[in-house]
Amino acid sequence: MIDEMGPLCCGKPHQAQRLTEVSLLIFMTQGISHGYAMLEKLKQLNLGLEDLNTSTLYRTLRKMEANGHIRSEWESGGPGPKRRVYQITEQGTAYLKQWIDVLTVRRARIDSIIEAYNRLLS
Amino acid sequence: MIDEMGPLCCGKPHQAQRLTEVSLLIFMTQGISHGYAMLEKLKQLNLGLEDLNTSTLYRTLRKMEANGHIRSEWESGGPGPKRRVYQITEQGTAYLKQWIDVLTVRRARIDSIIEAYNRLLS
DNA sequence: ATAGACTATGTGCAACAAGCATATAGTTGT
DNA sequence: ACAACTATATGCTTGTTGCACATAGTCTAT
Repeated sequence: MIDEMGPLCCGKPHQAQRLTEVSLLIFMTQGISHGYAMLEKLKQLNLGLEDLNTSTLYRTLRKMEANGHIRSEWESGGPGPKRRVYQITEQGTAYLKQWIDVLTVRRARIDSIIEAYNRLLS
Repeated sequence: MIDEMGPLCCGKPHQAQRLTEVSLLIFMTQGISHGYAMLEKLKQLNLGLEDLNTSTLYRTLRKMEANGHIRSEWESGGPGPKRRVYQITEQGTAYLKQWIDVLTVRRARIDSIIEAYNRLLS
């Protein structure tokens, strides 16, 4: 029962914490990149995206662009298949800042739950 | 933009972190109680369940029982409408312990994201 | 040349938690 | 009788995520 708990009834882990989105925003502040490269590099960082699947990655990227948080262009030339290269927007930078505040609240909430557990049991 | 960010596109906040379930398990280690009472008391604790709605509460309770983590009985007698009183099971106690481990991992993950943000920006 | 591996992006489907609205019904106070 | 309160529950919808699959260009070894 490693990493994440299964759902209430059956099947596979379900997270829906949107950490992929935040991690990608942080990643993109480091410069322009494309999906496949992110997939590879994110496996090395310890942001919990070691086993991020391609569906989630590409779908999240497309939605982020639809919301104006990132911008993309098809890379002209270069080796291999065409790449859609992404870049964070000003709007995206502001959005990321808000997300960090949300995560701070979320962490505090987890803290108080763990604390309550240790107070009452353990 | 207080508490939680809205979804990527539109509509209302979406969390799906299952903190309700864990909080309820912790709550139930303190003794037998029924749904409505939990709703009232959880508003006072600072576990982030201040505005937990009834649908989520009762549905979660029923699912938790279906999974054997809690057990219920209809309370005989007493004032007001009948109450379904809940009690945590042994299985539920073990499950809660596992959940705390999950939350510890989750917190560490949030930590490393916030840390990465501060390292690269801020 | 061609088969297979690798690079690269994407869609269809299903699972599932959570919110809003609504349903139901007993009890208490005026 | 009527409203307010206590108490539990379901229907519908939204939105994230995972798994499987689709598509297509490029590179390498035989």
